[in-house]
Amino acid sequence: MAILTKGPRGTQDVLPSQSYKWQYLEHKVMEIAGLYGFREIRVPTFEHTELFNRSVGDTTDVVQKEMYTFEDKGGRSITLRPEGTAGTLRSAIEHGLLGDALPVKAAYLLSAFRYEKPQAGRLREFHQFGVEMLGSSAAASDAEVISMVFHLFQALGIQAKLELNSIGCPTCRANYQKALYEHFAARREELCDTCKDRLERNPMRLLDCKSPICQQIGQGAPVMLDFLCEECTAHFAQVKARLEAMGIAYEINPKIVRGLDYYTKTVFEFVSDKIGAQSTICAGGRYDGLIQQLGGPALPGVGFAMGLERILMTMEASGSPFPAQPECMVYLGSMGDAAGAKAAQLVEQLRQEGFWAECDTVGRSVKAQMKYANKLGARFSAILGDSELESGTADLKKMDDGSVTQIRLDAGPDEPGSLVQAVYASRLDEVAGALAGPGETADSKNANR
RNA sequence: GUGGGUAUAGCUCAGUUGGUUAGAGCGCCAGAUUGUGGCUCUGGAGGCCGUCGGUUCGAAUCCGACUAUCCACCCCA
Repeated sequence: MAILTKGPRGTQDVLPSQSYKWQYLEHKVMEIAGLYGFREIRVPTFEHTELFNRSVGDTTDVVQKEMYTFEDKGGRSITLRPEGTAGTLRSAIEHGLLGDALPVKAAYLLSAFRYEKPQAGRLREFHQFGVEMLGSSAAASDAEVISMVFHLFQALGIQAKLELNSIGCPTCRANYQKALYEHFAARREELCDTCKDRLERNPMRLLDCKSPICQQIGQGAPVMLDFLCEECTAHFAQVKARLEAMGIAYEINPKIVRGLDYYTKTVFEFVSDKIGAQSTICAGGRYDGLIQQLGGPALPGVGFAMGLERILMTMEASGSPFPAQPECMVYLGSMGDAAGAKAAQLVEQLRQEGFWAECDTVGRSVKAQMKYANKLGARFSAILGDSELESGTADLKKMDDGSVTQIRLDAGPDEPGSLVQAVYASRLDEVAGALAGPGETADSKNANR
């Protein structure tokens, strides 16, 4: 029984009272992406498992233990996407987008799936907004992508620290890993158990270990930035110079080692201090070998993804402004069948004009209907009954001050005295009032929440 | 996968050292002039006290296991 009335572990419902926040966020990120020339791409929820093995990387935790993989009825191995880059690149290659003018810029909003143990800011189904810029190796592209995140966060009222690093190209990284290996191997026996394993598989992860011994051993460890080849050094310097020119503050964090294998050169994270341990709200970087690795042309790329749940958590913790929730304009109550039909007809006229309007559909008492109107936050209400039908008029009550305007029930929407015209007239008054006085606007009210 | 906390009404939570019919606030429904909301008052619905087992004359309360959830590690967005 309980299994029917409880969502699976690590999933989250967005309830009607909260969904406006998601709508706002989703709209905002795509709008700003558009200003930077990123156009939306929509890719499937599942892909061939092999795509993720090849791109995300066989040795990563994501591939090794977190993927939702299953065999479909045709015997294919299918995986629910654990991230958005792989599918986006696959799609770009498959449809020949990379034969067009470069760079190709694509943005996505999607759900992703990882079998992890849920905690604050970590879900099994989560949502990402991300961007990929394909076909440019220039540092200016890295900087542009980062600056987009920067400006997006400004627009959302989010404060986050930008941390930057370069993990080099495969050549310089190999040299670095060798040096790192030698450094740690000298004191191999003192390392914690997981790090003994890491030493063989991916020495760079050792730098991240929280164990005091490993941290201590890591003190004098070689730093990636010292091992960058000439080209990678120059590239990184250009990225930094561009960011400085754009007035974007950053901090070099040599410990940023992205968990997905495809990254090269620039890697970055935006970190929030407001949402607990899972504090990375946006992460990305360059992946110059990936497109070719997936069977596409030898083109570089750079991009990022942000976790929308974490973004929303940060916004709420920061008191970021959200737009006002939509309000019901008119509640039109009724008594009796004939009046109910008339109310439904008038309410429909308002909806045709783009207003949220409601009428009674459950046959409640007038009192209950008024309570419901109040609950909805309706700006106006009226009750239609026999006497209104007889006189052809009704009182339209403004809920916040109780003032009343008479409307004509038989007037067409365009005719004076009709319900639609009365609502429009009140709208005009509001606009005039807002222009005239320095009174509180909807925006300034929300800024304080 | 590893650790720690928690589990009582739709929500937030009380529930004395184990004691018989399980509580509050909010929310919901209905009344308080036979057709008018907000404030107030009255009444009502709604709980297998997470599940299973144990201790006991007696368990929401003590013990164990399981499950869920939260937080942290790990990992990552």
